[in-house]
Amino acid sequence: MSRSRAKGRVTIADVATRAGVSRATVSRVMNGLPTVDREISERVLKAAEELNYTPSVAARSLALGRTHTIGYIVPDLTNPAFHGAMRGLSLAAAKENYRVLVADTAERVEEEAILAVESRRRCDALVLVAPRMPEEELRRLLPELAPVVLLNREPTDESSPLLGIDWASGIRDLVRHLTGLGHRRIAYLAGPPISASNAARLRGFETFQDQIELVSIPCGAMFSDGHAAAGQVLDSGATAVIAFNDVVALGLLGALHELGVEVPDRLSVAGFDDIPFAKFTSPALTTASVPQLELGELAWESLWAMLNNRKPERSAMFRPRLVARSSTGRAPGA
Amino acid sequence: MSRSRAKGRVTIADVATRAGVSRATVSRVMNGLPTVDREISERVLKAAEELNYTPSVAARSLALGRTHTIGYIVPDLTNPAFHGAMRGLSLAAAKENYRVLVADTAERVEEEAILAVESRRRCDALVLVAPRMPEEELRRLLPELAPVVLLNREPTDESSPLLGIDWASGIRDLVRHLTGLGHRRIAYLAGPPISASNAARLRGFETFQDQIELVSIPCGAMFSDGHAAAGQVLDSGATAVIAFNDVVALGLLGALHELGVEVPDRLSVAGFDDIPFAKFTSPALTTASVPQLELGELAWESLWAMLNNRKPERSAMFRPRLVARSSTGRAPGA
DNA sequence: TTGTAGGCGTTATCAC
DNA sequence: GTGATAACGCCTACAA
Repeated sequence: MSRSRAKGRVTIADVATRAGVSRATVSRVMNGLPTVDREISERVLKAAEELNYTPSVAARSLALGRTHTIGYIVPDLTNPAFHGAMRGLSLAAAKENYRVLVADTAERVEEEAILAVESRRRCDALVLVAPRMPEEELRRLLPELAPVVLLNREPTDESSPLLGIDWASGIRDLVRHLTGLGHRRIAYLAGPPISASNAARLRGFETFQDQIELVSIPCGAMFSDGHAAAGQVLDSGATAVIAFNDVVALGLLGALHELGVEVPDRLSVAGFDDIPFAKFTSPALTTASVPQLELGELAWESLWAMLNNRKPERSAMFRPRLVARSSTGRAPGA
Repeated sequence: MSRSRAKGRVTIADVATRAGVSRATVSRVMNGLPTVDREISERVLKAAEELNYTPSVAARSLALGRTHTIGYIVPDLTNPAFHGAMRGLSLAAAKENYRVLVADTAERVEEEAILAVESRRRCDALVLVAPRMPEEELRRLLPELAPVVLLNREPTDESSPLLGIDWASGIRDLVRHLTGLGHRRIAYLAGPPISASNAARLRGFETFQDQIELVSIPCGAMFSDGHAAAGQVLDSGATAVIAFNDVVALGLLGALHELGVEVPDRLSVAGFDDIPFAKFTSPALTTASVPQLELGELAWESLWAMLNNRKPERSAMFRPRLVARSSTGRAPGA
């Protein structure tokens, strides 16, 4: 005991000595291998207990070649849209005794690749959330990162499963909802130009080319962007707005409130994502709901399959669910 | 080359062979030790580059006894109040090449200890965010987890630094703000009874025993709690409400809006935390701002000090900053 | 300045 | 069933 204390760490050897067996046997017991004599097994367990032994994770990782860790790479840890998936992943992985290592790229596109590669070294697999890097770079990178699953990103090739959102479908639902309310002239608060999901959203509008007048306003992905865009929205003559995401929509909502513009009486506003806050704003935000938590859980299932050399489920595109709340209403005069 | 491929991994030995030096030398070069001949150093670097060598994190961890990982244990990963600190920690730690491992206890108090201990095995240090476990248990646990810093929790002993919020002070600022506006009867939407920070908030009210009538309403920490409490708030006869946190306040705001209660004209509402959304609600939420990002950065600094055997800065209590927005106004008839 | 060799703590492959 | 013993890949005295 004094020796193990002196060494600063109780190792499998200490347990072996105390139980009067070999390290190999201790290892077998600790891993629950059934080929160990019951009496010996108990002795080992007792010794481990008494010494307060806990296996070294680093040593196991080295011997097994597995870290039991999943990397979660995200452009901005404070973006609420990414929390659901993170929790879904974390909770699902925990059941299999896997942990999640987070990395925040702070929206610096040029560091994404570096961070991903570096993270991959410490982890058995990766979840790439809405990577901002260009298509070709991503395509080059994926094989090196595998196993990896892509979240919220446009399809690339078939090499890595992609759990995505069918943005276009969500937009179509929103537009249909609005046209149903009599809106004809609709503004779109566009996200970052480089954003693939922004392009996908725009595609959703195309279906309605002949039925609506679309006014696309360059905006962004943050509160402040939506807030700043209020003037342009009002000038556009649109009776309804679809924002790039809920956060932008809330920014807009705030600005409209300050300007005394009544929502939805004078202007209907819709977002995208259904972040937790959306239902609590006033007026409550109409939006296209994205099942983030589920996305995280599915990401885990894909990874788990790949980690066990099974084929992961094919990529899946989730269709957002329209959630009509009170921020949208009949078009004025309609 | 074919051999390293066959082995499935390029190791330091492969680089050594190719550069015609010993593994020790490669190790020295990779770690930037200055005692290496320039010419040899370049040869090694070239070989590493050509072989696309990356050191094994597991092996380093084992040899060095360091994982370069910090564990971040949090009751609920989707709670926006915890994101700021997580990002602050993650970004600050990244500068020193440390990563953050997250663990979500899903508000299960009984699993907190287990999860913390298990996490600590994989990490060099821990950040415990608002642990829900009782005082004695925490006190027993801390030595085993060290180095560790506590975030958002009542002080325990001096064994581990605690970065906390002076909740009472924040409450006092809010109350002063409200009394300044003529409010005399103030409702408090209380947080979870076991929450230490709830007790601290209550202490803040004591200062004003003689000046205000306090109506404490059992509530909770979530949207739905605030939403459900609207009736009781109205029945209480209070002209102003302070909610346990912003999330609760927003829930209340939503309900009030549905009920057609004008804020702040008929009722003033204040929150606590200053989550990013607070400034974008309508009316914008008056609150006590908690510098979460800073808290995360400071947590890192403390840990970094401890990891280098320096004394961490003493525990610090952050005083929230009153942010008066438009959800609070003069008391009706005052 | 560079190489040799032993250790970090486990697991896995053999014999016994 | 159990015990040696060699990996796993890196670091670091110590020696040269």
